[in-house]
Amino acid sequence: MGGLIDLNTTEDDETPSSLSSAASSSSSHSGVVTTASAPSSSSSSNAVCLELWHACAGPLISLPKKGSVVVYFPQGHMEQQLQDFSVDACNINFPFHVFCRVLDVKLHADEGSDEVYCQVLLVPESEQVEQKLPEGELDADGEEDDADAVVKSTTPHMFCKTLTASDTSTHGGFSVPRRAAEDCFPPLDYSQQRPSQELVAKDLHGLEWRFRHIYRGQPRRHLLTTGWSAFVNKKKLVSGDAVLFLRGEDGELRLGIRRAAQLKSGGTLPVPSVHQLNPSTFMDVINALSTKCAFNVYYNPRLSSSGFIIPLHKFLKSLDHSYLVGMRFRMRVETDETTERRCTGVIVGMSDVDPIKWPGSKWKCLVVRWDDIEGPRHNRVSPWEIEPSSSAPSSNNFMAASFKRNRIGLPPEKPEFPVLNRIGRSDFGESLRFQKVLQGQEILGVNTPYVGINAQSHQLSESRCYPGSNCSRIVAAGNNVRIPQVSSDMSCRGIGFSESSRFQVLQGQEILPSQPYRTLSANEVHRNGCFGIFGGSQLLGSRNQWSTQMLDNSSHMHPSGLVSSPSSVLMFQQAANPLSNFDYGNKSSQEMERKMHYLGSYASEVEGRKLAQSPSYEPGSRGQVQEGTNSFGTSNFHNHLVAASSDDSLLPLTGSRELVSSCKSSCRLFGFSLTEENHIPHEEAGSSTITCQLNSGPSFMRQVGDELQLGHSFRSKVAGSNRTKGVLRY
Amino acid sequence: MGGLIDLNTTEDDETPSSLSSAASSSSSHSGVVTTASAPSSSSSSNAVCLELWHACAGPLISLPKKGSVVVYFPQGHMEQQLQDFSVDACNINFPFHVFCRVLDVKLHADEGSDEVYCQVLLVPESEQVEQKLPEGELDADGEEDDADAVVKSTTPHMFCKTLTASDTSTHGGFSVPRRAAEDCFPPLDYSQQRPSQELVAKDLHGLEWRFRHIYRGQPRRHLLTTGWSAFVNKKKLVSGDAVLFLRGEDGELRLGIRRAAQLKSGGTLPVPSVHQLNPSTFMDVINALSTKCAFNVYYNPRLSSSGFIIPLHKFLKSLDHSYLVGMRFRMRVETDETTERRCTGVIVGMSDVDPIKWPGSKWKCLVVRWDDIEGPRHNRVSPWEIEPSSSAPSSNNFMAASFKRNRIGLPPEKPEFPVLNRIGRSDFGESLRFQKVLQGQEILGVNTPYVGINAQSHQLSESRCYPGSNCSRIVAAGNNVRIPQVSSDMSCRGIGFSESSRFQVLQGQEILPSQPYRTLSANEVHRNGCFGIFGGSQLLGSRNQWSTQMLDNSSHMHPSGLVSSPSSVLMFQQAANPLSNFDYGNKSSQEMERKMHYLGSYASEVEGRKLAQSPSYEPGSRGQVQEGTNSFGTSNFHNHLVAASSDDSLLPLTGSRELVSSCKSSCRLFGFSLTEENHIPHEEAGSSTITCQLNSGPSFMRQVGDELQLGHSFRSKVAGSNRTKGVLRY
DNA sequence: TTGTCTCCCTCGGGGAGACAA
DNA sequence: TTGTCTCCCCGAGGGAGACAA
Repeated sequence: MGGLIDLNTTEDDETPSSLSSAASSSSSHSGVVTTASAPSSSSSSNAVCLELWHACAGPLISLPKKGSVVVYFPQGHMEQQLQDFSVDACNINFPFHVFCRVLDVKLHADEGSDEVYCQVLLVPESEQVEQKLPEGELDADGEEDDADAVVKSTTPHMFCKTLTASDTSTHGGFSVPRRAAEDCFPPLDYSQQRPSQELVAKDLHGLEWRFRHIYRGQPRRHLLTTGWSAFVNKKKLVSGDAVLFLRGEDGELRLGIRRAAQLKSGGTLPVPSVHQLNPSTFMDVINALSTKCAFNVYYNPRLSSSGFIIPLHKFLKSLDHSYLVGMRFRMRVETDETTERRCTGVIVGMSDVDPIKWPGSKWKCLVVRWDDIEGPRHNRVSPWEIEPSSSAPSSNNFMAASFKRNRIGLPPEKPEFPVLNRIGRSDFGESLRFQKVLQGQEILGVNTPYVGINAQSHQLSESRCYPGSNCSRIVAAGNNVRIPQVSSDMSCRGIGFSESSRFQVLQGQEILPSQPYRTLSANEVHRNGCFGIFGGSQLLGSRNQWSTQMLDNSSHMHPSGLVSSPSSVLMFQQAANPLSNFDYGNKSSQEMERKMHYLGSYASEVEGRKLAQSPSYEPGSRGQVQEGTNSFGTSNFHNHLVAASSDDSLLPLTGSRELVSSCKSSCRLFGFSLTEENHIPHEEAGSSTITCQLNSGPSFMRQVGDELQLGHSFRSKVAGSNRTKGVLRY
Repeated sequence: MGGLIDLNTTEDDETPSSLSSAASSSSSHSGVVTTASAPSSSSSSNAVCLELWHACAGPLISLPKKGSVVVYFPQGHMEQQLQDFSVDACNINFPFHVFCRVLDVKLHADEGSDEVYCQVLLVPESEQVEQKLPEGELDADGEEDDADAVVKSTTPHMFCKTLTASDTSTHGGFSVPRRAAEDCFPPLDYSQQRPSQELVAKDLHGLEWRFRHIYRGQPRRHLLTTGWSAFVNKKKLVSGDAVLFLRGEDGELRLGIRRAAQLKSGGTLPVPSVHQLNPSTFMDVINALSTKCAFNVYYNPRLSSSGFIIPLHKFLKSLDHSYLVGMRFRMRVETDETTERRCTGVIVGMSDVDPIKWPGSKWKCLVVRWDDIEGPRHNRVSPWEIEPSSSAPSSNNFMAASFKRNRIGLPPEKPEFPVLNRIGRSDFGESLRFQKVLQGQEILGVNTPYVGINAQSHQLSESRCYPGSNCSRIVAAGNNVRIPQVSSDMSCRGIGFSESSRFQVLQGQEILPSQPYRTLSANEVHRNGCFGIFGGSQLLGSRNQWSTQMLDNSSHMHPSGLVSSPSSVLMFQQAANPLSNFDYGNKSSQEMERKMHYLGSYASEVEGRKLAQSPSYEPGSRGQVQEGTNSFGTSNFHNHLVAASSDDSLLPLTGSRELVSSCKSSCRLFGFSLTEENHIPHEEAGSSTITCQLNSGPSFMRQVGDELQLGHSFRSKVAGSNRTKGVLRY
């Protein structure tokens, strides 16, 4: 047998014997980083080996690409890291999702647990995201991202073994699978009686661990003996956890851990406690969102089975689909063996995860039942997590329809009516690009699953949708769409549509099968309503003819007599006719009143805090708050909502209303003049920062809020697939 | 040998075997608390056994008595717990010391280290502390406080042993001193071959520890064997640490730890990190001081060799003495064996610990040299920590004089001149009580050691003291004395007085021995100036004759020609003649200007933050800040300072000055009307909440600030003496 | 091929008296 | 009286092949 190797001391209370040389960043060791795209902060001790990190993170992580646009879900963030914080306490209406640009991604590993997590520096996107994207970027986003490619291209010799009871027992060491040993470890001199060598492997933190690698036993096998139990003890490994050896191209051995999926509750934190969200930091996030400042988000891509940061394309893709009760779907899940597996299931309900705090959010709004009992533990998914099966939905009383966005279904034809278009492009040569975008808009009043869902539970007794019923949410889609949103208090009602719903039929092509029926031209909606035409005073000043056009048009477009569009257009009418009398229901108006008050509070909190520091917020002074920061558009929405209602029951808004009605000469709300014509944005639609200032009823707003920011429907590959293709698993 | 006892498991990674029954507060265990004055929050798990706590805390702790008045030193607090925080960053002038009422005292022990610490709930005293104190309270304060008495009266059988190498070795147990075992442990059946029993002792947290107590060996001795090493490991005891056994009257055994005096640097924190001061909490403290709200202070009475909370009497007593370079003193220190010892030394210098952040503070201003090489490590003490020896100071070029306050030296004679006394008492029947207080005032311009000290280094070239030289500090003595204070930038100059100093002779009776010379009648000063007569508009409106009286009087009172009083009175003159031209030195005035600006900043920060939330703070709007919160009196001081100076070089104060001079009708500064006569307090001096609004030069102010709150000179016993008298030590 | 078992051996450390300060 | 030492013994656990899945 070879010379006795210098192994770890038996004193297992010590750090690895090589601690002195390995305390800092991995990149500080020569020849360690094998990929060019190592984390940027090489000076930080938190920087970890990129490929090792990815190997530990597993195949299903969704690591946003630097520079890409993602969708950030504050609700999911809170849910994972801030369970016990009451969002109600702060009277703030959070956006459901925010489009953000990824400024930076840093990979970390928790010092204590070796759990990988990442730090994503996000900055809210202030412009219309899709239009800003260079041609093709969206498609590129759909591709495997570059980091993955790098990892894949350099995928080293690597293996991952889930620890057995013997591996973690106090007696004996770690049994190395033969192929793994041969693949990853330096070859032994098999001529010897008991060939052995010392292995040195660095963990995520760069700490070196030394093991005696011996080939012995009858039959022969590879074992790690001395040093192994120290590692197990130090890392607190138990059987079921997995270790991961990785040999870089330089021959450097690296060593990672994938802990067994600990039951989330009571388990380790998703991120180290220092980076755990707390009310204060969450307020900072909210603050950053409102001021469009960059903010850091930490999360564990492994534990976050439903990441709250998802690629834009994934989100947009989810908008392509209708998600209906009874619909079958597939979803990729990480199994215990860390191999990816496809689970299938059926949507059995749709409801708010948190009807109190986040009414109307899409976050995990789908209640699902898995086909396999071994399926994921959770029975809630977000739409973007699943892929609807092409098969017909399981038998229902009602046929669930999948209203696919149709790339070719919408010829870039001329609008059927002249559009008072002061902002939108008139260049129809750009229709192809437009169409892409408009395919999202196309859903307006038509293709929103949530409309259908909501309709199930909305207790409407007449053909009008009561706008005040639950009109409170502001949706900041890319910080650009500013709209109230229905806060649905529905719960899962199982399968079956209420007869009062007038949206159901609109939900799929199965009912209007393969008929690219002339829906409300998304182009028109887009260019007229959603990209700036209703800016500021125009809404108040000039009564444009748009609403009636919409009404007529959509009525026309739905010859089936389905009332979704009329309902939507009704809202539009309210919006465009802000001073028209609208018949508020009693209870509804009261609630609306309250919620509109919230809007004011929110605006004052966010903006006032940052800009004016004015503790007492008077409606009449709102206009003096600095311009250009109406990130969530509360101001304009507020404006219009106020303007839209002549109902005197809106007492808390009296000030605002008076403002609107009386301060005609110089009143401003959050920097937007209510009276000056020249403040109407004249930019073209694509770059307008004031978009979709429509005011309408909740149902419509719901639609707009959720669906306005639609991209074209590409079939993106799911991020992160095949990431650990080179990993042998045992 | 008796039945085998059920000892701890060998698994020393476990908590004590009785963990289940001992997780919470000690008072939740039946019959544990033996004293009536157990910590109030018995529900808190932090409540610990009072006597055990005291035993662990050692003999020299200074635990403030609930309800008593103490002096709180923010500087000391920061120094101990917030070393790395730059106080400069916040542009705040902290008070050097604040008189506070102790609302509550809670005893705690750190979960991790068992280190004792206490939580003191303080509320700044808003009134003239001494006058508020009931007759005799000060004396009572000087007595051993009640808690001590309780502990003493119930002092149980107790012993404390410093652990030897054998005690902490892995081989064998703990050798119990014979007397200790016989005194504290239940008797053994010595008829047996190897008598043994199981001992159960609760630690500070109420956790039970089980030990096998055996009497064996040749010669026989008492040993703790099984269970002992688990305890050592769990508590991370090393030889040098001490354990402490205590048998209560109910026979309950308790077990405490006194760790070896860890070198403060790099050692454990003085309090658990959760209670460690941080910039934020320190700002909370400052905030509480300014708003007179109660605030919690945590400190370790063992580690705090120089406590930043000291009893009032101790502080006042320190004012009785003059502390001069060369003076010998004694100080009680806790030796390694935790027995108290008296160290002697000599004052070798006086200088600011931190001339940048805390210029002029008394905190550890004395640089000392210890007689014994084994003396305390630190070479700085605060005046109140030491007792000047009665012996003459060691040989100097100059004789250091101790100007003892003379209880009987000041007959309560009638003032020599009619006093414009609208507030002060005219009842000279109360002179005795007055005299007590006035003995503090007596020091005005005469007996302030710091004046003498400062004078050593003040480079005065003419007989006038430049008020701008270092006039910046606000001293909040009991939150009531509002005065600037000389911030001395002197450093230790060794022994010897500058010839330019005109204070030196005033420093002691040795030079003017036993001559109760007619100093400025403190009564007069008191009743005229210091207890409210200069409130608000009076200063501005009516040019009172006080200043000249003072000048004349003090000149007259010091026939020796010593210029201290003239100097002081000079300041007075500036104050009382606010519009008179004063000859500012160039550099001095600039510095004064800057510092006065700080005063403004401070006022605006503290008050503005709390009340107005106004980010931009305009001088002209200061008056609108809410009334009644001028805790540190910055406003009035500021006022008067402004009013006192007609020098146009005070540019930053232009606004205020204009305010003062022009807004005669309704201007207020921090709630104090500058113009309305009826806002002058008419209460009698003793209860006035607005005291000493004199404006004067820095030297005088310094005196007033440091010395105004003087009580009579009693000889108080040092708190906490003999606390562990009943403890056997080995 | 590799998970588990059992055997063997080492070593740390608890417990005892010896011995000496 | 008590601190330290050495001896003894036990149990944890590392390391080996046996054996079987």
